[in-house]
Amino acid sequence: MGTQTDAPRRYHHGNLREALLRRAEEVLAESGAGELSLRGIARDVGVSHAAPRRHFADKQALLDALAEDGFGRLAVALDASVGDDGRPFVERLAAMAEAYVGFAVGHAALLDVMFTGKHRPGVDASLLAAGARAFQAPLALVVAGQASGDVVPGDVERVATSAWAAIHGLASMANAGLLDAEALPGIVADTAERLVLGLRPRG
Amino acid sequence: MGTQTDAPRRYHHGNLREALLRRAEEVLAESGAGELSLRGIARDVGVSHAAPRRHFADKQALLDALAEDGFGRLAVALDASVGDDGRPFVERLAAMAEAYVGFAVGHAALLDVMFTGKHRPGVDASLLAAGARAFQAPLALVVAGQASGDVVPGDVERVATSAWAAIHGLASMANAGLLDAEALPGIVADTAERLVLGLRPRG
DNA sequence: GGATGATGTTGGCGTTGACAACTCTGTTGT
DNA sequence: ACAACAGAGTTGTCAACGCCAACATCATCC
Repeated sequence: MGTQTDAPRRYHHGNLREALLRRAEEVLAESGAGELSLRGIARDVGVSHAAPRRHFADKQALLDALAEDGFGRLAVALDASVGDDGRPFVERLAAMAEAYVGFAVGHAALLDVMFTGKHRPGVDASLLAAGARAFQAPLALVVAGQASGDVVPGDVERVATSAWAAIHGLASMANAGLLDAEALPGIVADTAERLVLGLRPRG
Repeated sequence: MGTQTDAPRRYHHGNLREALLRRAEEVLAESGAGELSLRGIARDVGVSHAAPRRHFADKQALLDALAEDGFGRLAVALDASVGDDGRPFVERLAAMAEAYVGFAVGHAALLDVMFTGKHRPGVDASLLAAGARAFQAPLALVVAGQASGDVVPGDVERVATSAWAAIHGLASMANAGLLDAEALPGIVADTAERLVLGLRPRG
């Protein structure tokens, strides 16, 4: 269903860009990326089919904007989840894993948009930055873990990547419908636990 | 570029279904799923735009067929990689992880097709079966690991899922361009190694 | 050797993304 | 005050696509 108000249609919408993004994300959440059409959201917002072009050069530009926004919100969610430094490493990692997977299943289609075509030639720099920013959270967690002796020393980026892949994999598989939604929380907890064991310094 | 031969165009192609699938996969590999169009591959194969309809009810049906085929080849690759029971668990897991990630980066767009919409209502049963069949390999590996005492006991499916998510996550991230292609082999090896530690029975 | 069903073909409908040319409107400079 | 301007939206058009219906061709089996 559309979202346009019956308000007196002014010629200038006033905040079309934001309105389009909002509606686009609704469509994404309701019907998936396949159903998203520029003309469709233009209709829903109550504007002509060519109006979006003023704000997004092409469809991909809109998707990129959605992705960037998504990474921003993901970063916030991850930062919020991990809590302060005082908590034990195990707990912090479990909390962050839960937050990540939670975001993923809560915004399945958006996650797809976020993770497809980042390597596309000529991606917007701000999108890449937003992605990097989101991945700062797990990175910081690994740094803290190394400092507290909970994580094997070594190249932080590498350790963090390897570790976070486990969580991302869970998210990705859940997203694809391969994981029983009901069993998911338990599996996430299990994975986090085993991750801690795998990351522990030897000896 | 098209692929049609200049052979004497017979009215009946003879093996159109296979030809379409082959060409579709080429397009997938060369240009990604976004560029794949039924009319396009029909052209390339040298057949009218409506001919594919005789073999695939709609575009999704063709994608499903591609996915099913992909799962089949993935299963073969995984089965081949792990080697016989005699090899140490660590080696077998590392080999399989490498094979999985190798397949993923070697068929990035195909992997996307394989893992999107499996939970779509009304998916073909044979596609689901093919997917399950591919995931039989890691499952069997976990079973063997439990038998040899390398893997913590417990619900096989659950342990295997949690473990394989780590590998799938790597594949997914590499696929999305988040992992340096050059550093990838090392990261895969690292991850496999830490996975073994995490899976090891306690005590 | 003619009916029949599988396989391709032509033609067409509705939708989409992209583009060009035009119009409306708020601002700015004089 | 008001003309010029630039930003924002509009209409109109095009090529491509997915899907569908109606028709054509061919191979096979009584």
